[in-house]
Amino acid sequence: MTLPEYQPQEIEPLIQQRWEREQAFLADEDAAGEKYYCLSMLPYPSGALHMGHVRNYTIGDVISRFHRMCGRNVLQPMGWDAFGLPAENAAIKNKTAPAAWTYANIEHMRDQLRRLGFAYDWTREVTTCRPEYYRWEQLMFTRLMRQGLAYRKDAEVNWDPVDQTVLANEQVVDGRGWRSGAVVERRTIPQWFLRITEYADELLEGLDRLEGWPDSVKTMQRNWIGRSEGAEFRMAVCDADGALDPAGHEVAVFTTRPDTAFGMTYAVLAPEHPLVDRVTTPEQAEAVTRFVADAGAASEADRLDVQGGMEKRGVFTGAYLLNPFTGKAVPLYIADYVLMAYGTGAIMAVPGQDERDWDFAQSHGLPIVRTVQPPEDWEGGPWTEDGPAINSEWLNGLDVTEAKQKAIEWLEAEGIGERRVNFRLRDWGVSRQRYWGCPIPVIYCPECGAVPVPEADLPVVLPEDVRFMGVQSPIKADPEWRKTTCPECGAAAERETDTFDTFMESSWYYARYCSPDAEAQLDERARYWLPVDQYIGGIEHAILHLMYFRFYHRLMRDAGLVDGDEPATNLLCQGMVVADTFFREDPDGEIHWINPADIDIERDDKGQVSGAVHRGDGQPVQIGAVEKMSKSKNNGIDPQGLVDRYGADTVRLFSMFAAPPDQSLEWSESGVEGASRFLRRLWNQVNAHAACGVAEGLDPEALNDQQREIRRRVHDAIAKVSDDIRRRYTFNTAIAAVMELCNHLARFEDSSPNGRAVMQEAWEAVVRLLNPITPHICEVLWQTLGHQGPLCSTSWPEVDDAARVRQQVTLVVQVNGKVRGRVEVPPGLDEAAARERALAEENVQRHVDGKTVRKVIHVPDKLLNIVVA
RNA sequence: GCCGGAGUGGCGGAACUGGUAGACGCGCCGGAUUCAAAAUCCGGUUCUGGCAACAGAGUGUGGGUUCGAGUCCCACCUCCGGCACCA
Repeated sequence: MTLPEYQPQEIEPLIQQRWEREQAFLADEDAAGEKYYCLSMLPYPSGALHMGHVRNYTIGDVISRFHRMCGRNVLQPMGWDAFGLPAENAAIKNKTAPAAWTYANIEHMRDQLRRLGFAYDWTREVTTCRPEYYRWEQLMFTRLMRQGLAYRKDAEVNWDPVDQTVLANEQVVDGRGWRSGAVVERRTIPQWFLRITEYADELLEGLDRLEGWPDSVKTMQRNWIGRSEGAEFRMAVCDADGALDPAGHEVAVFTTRPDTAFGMTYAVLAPEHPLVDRVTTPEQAEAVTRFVADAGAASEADRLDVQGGMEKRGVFTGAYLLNPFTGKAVPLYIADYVLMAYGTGAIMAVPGQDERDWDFAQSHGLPIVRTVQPPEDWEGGPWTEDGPAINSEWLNGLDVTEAKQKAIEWLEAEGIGERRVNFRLRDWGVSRQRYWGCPIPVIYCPECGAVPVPEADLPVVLPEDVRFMGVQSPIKADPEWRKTTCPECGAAAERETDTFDTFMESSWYYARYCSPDAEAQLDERARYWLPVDQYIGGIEHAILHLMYFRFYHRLMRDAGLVDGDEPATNLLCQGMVVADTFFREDPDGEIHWINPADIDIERDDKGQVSGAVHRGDGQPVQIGAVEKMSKSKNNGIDPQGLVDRYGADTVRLFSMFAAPPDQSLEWSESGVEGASRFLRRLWNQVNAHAACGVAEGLDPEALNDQQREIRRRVHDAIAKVSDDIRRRYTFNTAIAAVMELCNHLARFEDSSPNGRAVMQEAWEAVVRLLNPITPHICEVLWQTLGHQGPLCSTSWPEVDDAARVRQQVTLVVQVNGKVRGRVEVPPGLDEAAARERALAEENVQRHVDGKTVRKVIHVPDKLLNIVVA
């Protein structure tokens, strides 16, 4: 008799068609069971799926399918983060419109996702560049304008001279644009901002309650928000002798160390500080003007060169400030180590207690006064830790915390300052000078100013059928598009031609999936599904996306659209997908990267890698480091090719097996082959079993030892896999447990009715345990095992605790902590009996013989340690 | 510099609560099958010594706690990620 061969290319599309025909994964608010919302971060439609997508979406699919089998009412949607810069770049290159390019990519990538067998409810698909999606974002923005949570201000922005756009601080990496790599310039442009700082405290405190989020993400967010407590106080401008400035100017400073104020020996303004021109003396005017001009012209990259180093550039203004604590005048400097954007843009400088001030004081010959006593063995330099206050009159002797408190109380009593909390977090600049984004729904009227577009006139539709020639946005280039009338006074007016940061769309898509067709931003269905029970995505979004996501949820909460403070209770950040790199170096030093798919590895007879050759010419190549898959290192592997060769189940199995989800995943061709081999063996074994007919009538009471042993292993595996998926998210160990079980099943030969019934139960368990990971082959094998209904809605196997009870356990016997033997004993054996059995072992006897037993440690059913001397 | 995370066979990784280190997979070695190869199946595979039984060593380094440490404590080294003049 010949058994069918495993042919994934044939069965996988058939099974996918069946799921579609039966609409197996539609989410229904009225369905039975506890709701479970499992969400993977939506992709940017760049053209084709990469391995990172495959990994991300396989994790989500495994979790979704598992919870569905456990009886939960699961929502797993998918959509497209469709606005963004790459579409414009591709449009220029290919002479198409960004919209057409984007939609074509979506079509292709949707097909790729279908081919991987992900259990999405496609009826809820969201495409963020569609007016029916972004109109609600526009509506929300107009509401925020009216509430003052969206505002416009002239702001110095990061200008990317290549992409011709403003970048968020977060989009600047080491002074360069995160996409173009161009050195970023500084420009002043009117911009729209969302007042995320209004929520800074709440966003910070909320982290403490996010138990299901990784600590790394919470830490990064805490640092990003950067809350610091201290005081703000004002100092009068004066001359060297303390005579007050006739104009009455004051400088406000923020400090976290008001306890050190007696040690202030100078003060500093940021170069952009508005008081610079007013307080500078005529003698210093020229030097100050030159310094400010230099600082302003210095690019971010130039500033980075000096950052952190000893050299701190600055210039004396000629003016002094009156230190209210001492009543003495201190010189006022301008230096670019003080940032206008943080605090008040001015500081009191205490070189004795601050490293930066110490460096500046050293290079400018300024006095240093210690106000905290360093330890005796302190070798010098600024002391920034705790200690008793010194040289500080009425603060002397107090520790830092007490002294801070007392200093603030004094400032408040004097009416010159107050307690103050400062955040590093800045308001979110949402304006982009790009075309391919959601139009900002604002009209500028010469009379009425910036007016939000009325709800009835929304959406402001972005024209998609445009000629896109270059970096200039078509809606900026077209004078007609912007012409309109003022909604308030009817006068001729102009539209805003900037568009939103694309983080706006990805900040609320998770909620729209709940109400994809609502004639409002959201409806009651969002209250049913939210919060997201499991969110999955890359760690690269730890700060930006996930901060805006949490912020926007609160905006929607305050608009009465959703309940709860947080959008997602559990977060899983998957690791990178990495691969070997291979290269050749030209005689002139140029490096050519060669794709791993074109490489053959050579090994010595111990299995160690000894070299690599190019498959094309058979000549050796150099082996580089293991790195994140990227175009620049040419070490990316196209998942489509893998699916074509091995099938979706193999790709899914390998990507879940090779590493735990939060660690980096090293791609390996032979590892993929191993996954494929396992599935083929599984297929053959189940078919061989089923070829003799479906076995029934398992009688657990009538089993022999071998049969009982197999049943025990089956139920141990069910327990382990359930726990690994539900609680630990260690899909790799879940798979290993199933493989181990299959190895035992392969060795079990028993054609008796009971033996076959045990095997029937075992294979049914295996097929259900693997279903979340490799759903296609499992659907087919489920039928092979005699079942009609779809496996995807079959229940998860239950553990039979009685089957897990052991007749014998292995007791490890140690002598002085070293393993000297193992004995098979009945469970629950007491210490005396265990000791007797242990000492009966020859090898144990040998190590105990002639020595005195000092102590015996007995861990029942596990270990017996005999301590001798 | 600060804040996270990680260092375990030839490789990816396992060991969840202090209790058998190396599960599972890859690779490699040997065997079966084959005219031969691929595929498949069976066996072996941390290192050292030994025919073997077994013994010794072993989880980045150095110390410590413990009957017992990959796991806990102290000091340090290396790698990865994030932030970086934030007063």
